[in-house]
Amino acid sequence: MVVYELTDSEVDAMFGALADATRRDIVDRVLHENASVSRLAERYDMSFAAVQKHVAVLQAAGLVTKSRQGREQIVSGNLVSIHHIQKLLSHFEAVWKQRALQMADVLRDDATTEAPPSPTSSGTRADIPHD
Amino acid sequence: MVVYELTDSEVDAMFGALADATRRDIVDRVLHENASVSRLAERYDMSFAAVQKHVAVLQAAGLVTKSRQGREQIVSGNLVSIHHIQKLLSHFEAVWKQRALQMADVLRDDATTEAPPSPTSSGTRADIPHD
DNA sequence: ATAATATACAACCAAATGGTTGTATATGAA
DNA sequence: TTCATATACAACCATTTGGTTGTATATTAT
Repeated sequence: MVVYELTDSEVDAMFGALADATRRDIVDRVLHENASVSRLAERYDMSFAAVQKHVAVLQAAGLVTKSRQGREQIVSGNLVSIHHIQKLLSHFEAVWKQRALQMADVLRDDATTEAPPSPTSSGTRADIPHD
Repeated sequence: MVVYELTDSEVDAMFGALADATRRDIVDRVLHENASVSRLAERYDMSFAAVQKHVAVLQAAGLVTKSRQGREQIVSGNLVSIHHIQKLLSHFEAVWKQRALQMADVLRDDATTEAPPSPTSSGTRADIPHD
């Protein structure tokens, strides 16, 4: 329901996991369709072990899950965590928009001496995103 | 307009920059109101140089900008890039939702032998997010 | 001119990251 | 049992990262 049950280090892990093109591609792939680790590995110009590590990073971040199926490990995408991050960024956006409104209202932006909250359009504060 | 004018390494930089709690906090702060580097540094339990480095990482990722104002460097948040990332994650979400629809349609998910696109609800494909 | 403030930047260090190769284990097929 | 496949995992290496301290430069105040 609420987004902010994530600890800092959990969020660190999520963003960190997405900070690599190979891993983003893996997420994209397994969101489209599940794939075994070796199937994934075929696609990239690096060792199997390297891909294995990437998957491990994604798994540790909770972005994908693995499940045994015969002698393969099937990797699948985890929407929930992706949704979490997206909401977090929505929060950033909301903050910015809120501020843009304030600037339009007050019509000055002196950096250090910026106006305190003083919501002219009161109650519009977009603090924390819920679902 | 279109989101995908970002190179892989640019996206790497953005996610990488957000993969640190201090830096996320800085972004949050400067989205609320601009602040000089030293003003930011006061808030964190680390050296000025460390905070300076964090700001540099954010700047390199395009998430914040700096502008001289007297003897201070004023840091401010950059919405555009944040919007970019958010859209990128929206794309991931869209892919997932699309797939969820397919699963609901086809009612099987054999991992390797998954059904090819075959959009029963044709034209609903949520490929690339535009603005 | 001198001092204080705000920043820049270099050098250094420990730990994490992204890659490699090599070896071991588990499962399925013959 | 034996062989091939899929994965796990350890050891190693170069580079990056997040922090430190120290020094230099630019701007404002006295």
